Amino acid sequence: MFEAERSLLEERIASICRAEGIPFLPLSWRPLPFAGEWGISTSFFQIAAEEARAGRGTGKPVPLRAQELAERIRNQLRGLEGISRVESVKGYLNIYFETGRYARRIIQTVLETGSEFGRGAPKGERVMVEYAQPNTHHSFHIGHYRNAILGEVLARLLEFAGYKTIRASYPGDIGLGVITVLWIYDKFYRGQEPEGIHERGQWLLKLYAEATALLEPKANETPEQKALREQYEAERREMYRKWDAGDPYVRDLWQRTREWSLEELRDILRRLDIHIDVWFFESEVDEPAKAIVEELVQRGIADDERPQGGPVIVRIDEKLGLKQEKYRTNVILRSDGTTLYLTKDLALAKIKFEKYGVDRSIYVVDVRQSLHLQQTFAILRLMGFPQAEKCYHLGYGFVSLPEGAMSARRGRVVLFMDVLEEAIRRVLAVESEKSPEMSESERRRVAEQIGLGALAYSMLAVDNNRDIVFDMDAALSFEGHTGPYIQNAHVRANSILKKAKREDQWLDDLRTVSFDYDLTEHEIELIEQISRFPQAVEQAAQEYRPLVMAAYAYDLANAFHSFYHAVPVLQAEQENIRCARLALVAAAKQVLANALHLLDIQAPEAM
RNA sequence: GCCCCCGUAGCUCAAUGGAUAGAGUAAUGGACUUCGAAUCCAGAGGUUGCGAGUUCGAGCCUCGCCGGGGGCGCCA
Repeated sequence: MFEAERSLLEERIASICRAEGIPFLPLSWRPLPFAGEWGISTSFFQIAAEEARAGRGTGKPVPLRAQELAERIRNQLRGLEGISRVESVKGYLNIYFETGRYARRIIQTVLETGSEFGRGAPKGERVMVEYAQPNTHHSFHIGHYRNAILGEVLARLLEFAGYKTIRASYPGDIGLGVITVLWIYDKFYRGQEPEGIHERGQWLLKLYAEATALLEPKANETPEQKALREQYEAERREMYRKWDAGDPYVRDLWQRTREWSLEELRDILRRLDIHIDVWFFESEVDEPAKAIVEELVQRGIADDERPQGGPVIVRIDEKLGLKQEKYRTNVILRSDGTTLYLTKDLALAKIKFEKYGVDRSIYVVDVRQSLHLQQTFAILRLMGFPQAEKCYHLGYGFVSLPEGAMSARRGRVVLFMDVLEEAIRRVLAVESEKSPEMSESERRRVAEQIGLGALAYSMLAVDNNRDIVFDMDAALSFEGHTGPYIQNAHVRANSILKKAKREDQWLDDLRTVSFDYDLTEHEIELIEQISRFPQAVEQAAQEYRPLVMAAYAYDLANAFHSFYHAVPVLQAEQENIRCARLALVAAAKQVLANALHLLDIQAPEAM
């Protein structure tokens, strides 16, 4: 927020160094680490170390010399506008802001720019985020949810940081798993169709688990059982063959049941406020994938072993000229002529680059697929796509259950809708005692916002690369380091403002608000947190880490809650202080809302 | 055999190479006649898995161990 001041300061220090014959290195600035005091600091260890290396040192230990330098600089930094004091401590140069002046600037900027506060300058790059890739003919479970919320928040962060952002979903709508469901449906459940979007989607998952049980070899099975199982297996293979050949009956069955899953997916995404721009389907990239195989063979990138009855492969390390194995060798076309996951991803990448003009491509995919994606990117490099350098796999740890990994095959999954229902139930139990005056429909609406807030935050507050063992009580906690904690700060801010508005039109007085009184440390802490928002946005986007924003939002809420308890606003005795604090509360509410929005968490007015 | 991730307070997790490693939670004590207690305040809780190295400075970088998880040519 204060880049201009910072670079001005840095220039002053650079010129002092020049005048004194001290080597100058670019300084790194950080916020003061002291609570309740606002300013920035830098250190002189690097310059002192540089002096020593260059043989121009004083022979003193680096820390001592750094302190000496800090003192010398401090002594010459006089008459800085907007700076209340400068101190040198342990090699650090601490610069304290004149709080009144900066507070006013921050608060006014926030109130004038509103929901735009923190938005980065346009970056001139088009980025596509691919996430929400559940398979059809299954049901959306809590692992899919982590993927969806992570991808969505990343997309929001990138967009807000200034990238042109395209959201892409890539459902797996074909494959052996899908065919398995078609087979059992056609064999035992033909014509049946449960009522309700989610009931239907979840029913397909049940069919899948049931089919898997029928098709799996069992220990000590009788000859009759074995024969039956093999017959089922033959039927399933036949169904896949028919699908591949475009058999109208199978295709129609596929289309219909596929739509059940997609309807459920669309409904869940709608509830999560996720709006996908581009839908890719695995079934649609099958043909382009086959074309790519031929292209790679033609260009000598792939080795064709079909004449020997084998597959088409790419010896990636060899083609890249690597001596150590890294990407290994991969099959891109089965010996029966069908494509694989990797092949389809190549085709999809080509479409992203060529049809959608994507400069930067992010894949939000389970970390277990890391090697496959690295192989994909490597082959894209071999193919000569410059964007391959800007393909990035945002891998995340998978979500498991206390009893072990989730398994669709065994039907051992935690469904997202079940968690959401439980979340709402729990919030309602709290709400009915906290907000008895709220209407029934309003209460239900807010309960969903709070429940989803808790769930989203529990996913986002853990770094991407960590696995999560899903624990219902932890995920749906409403106290402490949680989503509702942040939402509650927003609600409390709103509550003060609502009361204030009845009494006067403080908004009109905004231009005359000033912070020229003695601010409490709680106010300073809150203002400082507010001022950090733009940088948090930038950092989270650059590092592709929603966690950075999640942590920021908590810190901001924490500063607000403390302020709220310690500092009277409406009860402030002096009119000018009351006005300033109201403006501060309004700004805090705005930034809380902005941060929550980036986290795909609703900011309710009451809860 | 090779590669990737993780190891920090009892538990769950933070910490752009920088000042005294921080939160939540559990346990303890305190604050509702007050702008909403889904909150706040206080104390307690640590050999950052082990050992070297680089650096003025390492939880963070490098190497080696130990422990846990994941991946490795016709699954996705």
